[in-house]
Amino acid sequence: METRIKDAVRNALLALGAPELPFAVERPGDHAHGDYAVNAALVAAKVLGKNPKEVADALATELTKALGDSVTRVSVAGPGFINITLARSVITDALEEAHTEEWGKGVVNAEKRVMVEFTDPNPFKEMHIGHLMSNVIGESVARLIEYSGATVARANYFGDVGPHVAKAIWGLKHAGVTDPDSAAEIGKAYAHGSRSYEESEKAKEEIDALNIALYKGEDRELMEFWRKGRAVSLDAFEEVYKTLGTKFDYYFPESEVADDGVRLVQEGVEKGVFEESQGAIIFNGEKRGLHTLVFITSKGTPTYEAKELGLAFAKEARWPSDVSLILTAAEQVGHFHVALAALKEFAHALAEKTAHIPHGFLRLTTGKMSSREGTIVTATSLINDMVAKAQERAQDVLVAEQVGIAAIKYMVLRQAPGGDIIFNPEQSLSLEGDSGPYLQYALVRATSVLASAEKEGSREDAPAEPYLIERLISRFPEVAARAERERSPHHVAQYLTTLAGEWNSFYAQNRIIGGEYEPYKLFVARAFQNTMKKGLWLLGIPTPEKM
RNA sequence: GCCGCCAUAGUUCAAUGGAUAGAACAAGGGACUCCUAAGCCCUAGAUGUAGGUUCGAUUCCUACUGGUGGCACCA
Repeated sequence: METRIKDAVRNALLALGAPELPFAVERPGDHAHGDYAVNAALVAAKVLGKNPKEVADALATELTKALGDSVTRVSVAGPGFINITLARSVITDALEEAHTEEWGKGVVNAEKRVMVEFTDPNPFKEMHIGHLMSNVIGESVARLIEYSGATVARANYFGDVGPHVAKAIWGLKHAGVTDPDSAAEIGKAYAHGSRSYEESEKAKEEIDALNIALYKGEDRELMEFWRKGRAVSLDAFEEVYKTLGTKFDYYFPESEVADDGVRLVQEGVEKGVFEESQGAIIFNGEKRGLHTLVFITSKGTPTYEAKELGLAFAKEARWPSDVSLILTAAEQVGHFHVALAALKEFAHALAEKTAHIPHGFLRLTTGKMSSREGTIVTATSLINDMVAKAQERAQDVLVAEQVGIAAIKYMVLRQAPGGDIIFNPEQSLSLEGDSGPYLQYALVRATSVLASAEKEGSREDAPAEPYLIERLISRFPEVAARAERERSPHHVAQYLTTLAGEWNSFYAQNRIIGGEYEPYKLFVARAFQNTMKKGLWLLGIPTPEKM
């Protein structure tokens, strides 16, 4: 419909002698303004040297002719907006579509293969709420892209080598652990090792030596210990993914891309991309207005940046893609600029299709989180707390888990992904108002009504004036498309909250079963139910049957 | 010091350069003998400061103030 209106406006402008103008067809915030608003008259007025109102009147006449039966009203309002109200039948048609499995699905990316990397927790450290945030946003972005028709692969990159591992292993050995069997124990050992690294010269030397030994991989006993610890951490991560509803297609351990990273950097030195400085190999970013960063340390170990290069190639080898997205916290923005600039020097196409999507931090009102100081909030503890809170009102454990997860995910997805979330455990994880459970509750009510109805829904015998909820439902495909385009799930979250609010109003003001227009209201309820289900799926929020 | 991001109601967040700046929480008030009250209805309350561009600026530009992140061997 939007396309039809755009075409009609374009033709009308042509008729008025003002072609090729950048106008907008938008959804007005106020429903009194109709279903669509066009600002073309305001834009064209200047070019034509006429009063915007006159231009609007002329355009409105043209549009009325062009759109015919599909609109009931085309009017001029305000400074020269043209408001368009759709015909009853067009709205009903949209609702019928809203009953289908394909509702809201797009085709814009039908031929594309997109890899999305997210979560990225490091074994030997605990998964904290920062990783949780990455997972929640990443999963939703992946689903949005899938919904736009693309084939998506979810990737998880994790640091199973590097100084933090040496610190954790050193800590475990110092605590006399021979057989690590809990992620929490390893996390504590990491905190101890990390503190010692800064406080004790001796510990620092031992940890550095361990780090190099781990890269070499020649000490069999050490490697066996490393493998055990790694497995314990990774198993714990899988538990969390399962709870959250993410299934990764590909895993990229740093240990498997590190060697390639080193090789690539060494080749790059010959090509003049990298240079030696103070025993290390660096990328001189200053020439390009970026930072200069170390890619290979003076001890010969690759840094994060070098591994990033190896990773890019590894991904391409495992699953060739058209677009490769990487979600991480915003603190890494500078590093990605440098890493991608370096990659561009010798793998132009690969660098071009790779994009870094930064997200903000979960910021505690109680002070900064530090794994070194043991003040981190783990993903597991947050989930457990929230589920326990939901349990107070829930009918069973399964529902409590679904509600708890919804509360957490919604808290993350309700706002634009780039910004920090000010996390106050008391207030942020609300079960009421602007919250995940609010959406679930609206859905459950619709499900409940549909289950207890004895009649079938029908599109026949509709009231002449569509209910507000109908107009909202019809917008869903546009919302999903915009959220995908901007890679911002919050558009879906905002929309669903408005939709749920309108449904709740409708529910409070109308008797559905046994009321006037019962079959049509059931038809509306079914469309709402399906839209809410699809929308919640896009956010990765579970859909309970009852609450 | 240099570079980036941010600043909207008491609080936490929205608003492709457009119409009366939307929600939620907190505050105050209300309805309900009816399909789930994690709900509904009503009231009050906001664009950091100073300029600029524009028919029109929360949105774009400049400066300032405040916050936050990054800046060579962590990831």
